Order: sequence, then C-alpha cells, then structure tokens
Amino acid sequence: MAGRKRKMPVMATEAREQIVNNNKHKKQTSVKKVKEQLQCQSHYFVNNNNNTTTEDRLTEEFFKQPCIALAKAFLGKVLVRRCEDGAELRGRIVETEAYLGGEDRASHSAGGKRTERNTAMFMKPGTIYVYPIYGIYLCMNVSSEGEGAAVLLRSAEPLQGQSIMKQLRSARRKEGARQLKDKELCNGPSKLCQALSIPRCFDRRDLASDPEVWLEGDPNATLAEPRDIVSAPRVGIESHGEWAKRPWRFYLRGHPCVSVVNKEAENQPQSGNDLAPSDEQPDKGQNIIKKTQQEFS
DNA sequence: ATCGGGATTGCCT
DNA sequence: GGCAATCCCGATG
Repeated sequence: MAGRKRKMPVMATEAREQIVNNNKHKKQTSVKKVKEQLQCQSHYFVNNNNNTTTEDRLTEEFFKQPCIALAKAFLGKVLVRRCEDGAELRGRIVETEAYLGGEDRASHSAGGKRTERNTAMFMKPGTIYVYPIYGIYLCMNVSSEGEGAAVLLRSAEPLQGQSIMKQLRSARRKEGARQLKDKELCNGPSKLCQALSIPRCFDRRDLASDPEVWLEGDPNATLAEPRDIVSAPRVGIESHGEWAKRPWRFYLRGHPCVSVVNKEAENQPQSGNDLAPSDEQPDKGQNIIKKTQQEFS
C-alpha cells in the first residue's frame, strides 16, 4: 500500500512570518524588500528575475582557499536554496569536514583518482559535489583549492523556511512519527540535503553563480574565533586507518545543531587552528552560539 | 556481468 | 546502542 506523499501546500502563513521575522533584525531591510520576498513565494507570482545576486552572496574568491581553511571558513556562513516557487530556505553551516585529494586515503579522490562520480571535486573551487550514499541518501560537498579537495557540509542551523524543511524531512519518515524539532532538521550531511532540497542533479554546479543555491555571509554573525571551532576526527571513515584520525572535522563549539559532539576533542587544545587567524571581534561568535542555545533549548 | 561496500539515518530493543 | 534499509559506483573477471 502506498502512503502517498501529501501535496505541498501553498506557502503557509507560518513561513511568511519566518521571513518577516528573519528580516526584522536585519538593518536596512526595507518594507519593500520584505514585500518582494513575500511576493516571490506566491504560487501566482512568476519570478522572472534571474539576478539572485545579493550584497551578501559570497563570490568565487571566497572558495579559493586551501581545503582545511575553507572548511573552517564555512562555519557561520549561510547556505541558501531558492525553490522553484521562489521560497527561500536558509541554514547556517555549523559543521564541516575537509577531504583532501592525494594522500588523504579517506577522500573519494585519494591518490588523485578521478571518476565519473567525483569529477566535481576536481573542478574549480566552489563547485558542488553531490553524491549518493547507502543507496538512499545524498551528501553535499564544495570543492576547494587543491587537486581533488572538497569540503563536506555536515550540519546547519535552520534560519528560514523551517516549515518547508519539516515537510521535506518528514516525507520519508514513518507515518505517525513524532514531529522533528528544529535543531534536528539539518544536523547531519544527508539531513541537510533533504531539508534544503539539494538534489543529485546539483552535482557540478557552481555555488558562486547558480541561481538556485548559493552561500551568504550572515550580517548578524561573524567568523568564529579559533577557540570556538572544535577540530575532531572525521566521522564514518573508521576503515581508513591513520587518516581517519586526522582532526579535519570542524564544528562550532556548543552549537545545538552539530551532529556528533566529540568531548575528547573539545578538551584538547585546538592546535590545528593556527591557520585560521581572525580579525573579528573576539566574543561575537560565542554570543551567537549562546543565543542559539537559548533558542533551541 | 557480477560483486562488495559505503563521508548515514531512523527505528527498535 | 544495534542494525537494517537500499542502490549506485567502481573494481574485478
């Protein structure tokens, strides 16, 4: 028997409120701009504006960084997905992993091996690499500087479009299962793909120029201080011996949307972070996390 | 042509 | 915390 998927309802009032709320605290957000966003969500409004560039959109320059530096730089940035009906989903990235090419045996591109599947890893920095895993899920990466290197996006904090994310995430769950909490919407690489509606066909697209998916700096958040970034071994790659121990997973310390907390790593001095100097104000990153912890508690 | 495994998740005990 | 689900891709013959 087939429990057919429910039809996606027209954008709910709740979602509109989220957009408005999201813009409330943004300085210089005009009423006009909010109205435009609301218009774009209507089924009856055809959006002919292909210029999705916003002042916050990150350009190709951002992605031109070595893999580990980029993996850290992603933390706090906002992944945006514009759906077909114009609705925008936003999630702040809070957890990443660096996969280097060449020597890194845990990488799909280990030994410089290039296949049909991992071609995107060898494309220009900012290229999206989407691959299927376990036959049922997807994972999203972004290529970085360095031959065959890419960053896996593991977790995000839902910022906008939570009601749509809930629908997308609930579609494949058992009927009658409990409602997902907001912090459970994107706390894992495949959950992130589901909640932000990242399909396989986004493979090899350019995050710097694609009209349907892009990255933004969050004007209210800033780069985390090195001490706010935890470096831990990557997860799910146990079989790769010594390479599995490299601390190339990065997440925001104490953030409620991180998929796997590593207490041991958190107690280590974070020596791997000397490559990420920060000229931001020291405690801003922490403030954001504290505020978020309250929101999600 | 066939085979083995996987950068995960959700449900069950 | 265990374990099945589920299928694509890449390696091998």
